[in-house]
Amino acid sequence: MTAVEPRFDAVVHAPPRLQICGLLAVVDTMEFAAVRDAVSVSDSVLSKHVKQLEEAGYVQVRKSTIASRQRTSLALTKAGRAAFGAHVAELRRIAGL
Amino acid sequence: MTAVEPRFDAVVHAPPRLQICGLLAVVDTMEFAAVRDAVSVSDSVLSKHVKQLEEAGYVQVRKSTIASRQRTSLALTKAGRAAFGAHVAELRRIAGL
DNA sequence: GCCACTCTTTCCATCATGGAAAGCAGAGGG
DNA sequence: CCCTCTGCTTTCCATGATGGAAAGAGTGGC
Repeated sequence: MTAVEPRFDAVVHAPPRLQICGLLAVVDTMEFAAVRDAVSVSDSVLSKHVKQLEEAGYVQVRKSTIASRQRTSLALTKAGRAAFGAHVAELRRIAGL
Repeated sequence: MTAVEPRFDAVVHAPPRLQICGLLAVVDTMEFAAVRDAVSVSDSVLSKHVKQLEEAGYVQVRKSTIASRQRTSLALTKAGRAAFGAHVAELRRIAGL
């Protein structure tokens, strides 16, 4: 009775993306700038990683204009949450926990 | 009071090497062929990854001739065990556990 | 000397990744 | 209406990682 089926996911495994997913798994929604700062990467790099996560169907990108400021918020999709959970389960399996 | 200081380690993080370390962390010593089969990689690929782990000082390679057969056994060094533990701690931190 | 068994190393092509810089769209100021 | 600023996005480019195939090397057996 495994809670989640362990499954290695290369898209999630890459360091920057693993961090991004880890953050989003906890907060549900986070702004682009906040993630960029938390992960310590440049705008371009974050943008590219987010794009990969988005194309994998793991992250949803919502753009809105609030107080005349552009704001991009990120959130894990249901699939993203599942993939992250499965990947973490796999890491746990590998780590022997 | 952290048991182990979380520390991301790129050498350990790469999928094949993470598996190798995970195996060795549990069994202490394992033969080349057994690791190769467990990780499902070719001889050349395993050899190259082991070499990287060895150069990082994480794995000790011992060659012996037993029953007229060459046998290479692998084991984590103390540093390897520490690096693996620290990396796993970091993964746990990222995963929010 | 020749062969088999076990890794090792070389060669090669591909892919991932990051940094810098140019590009773009929307909002506000002049 | 043009210019600028903000906030990402995309392009360009160089580097490093990685895997597969094949050749190579060391050791013992025949």
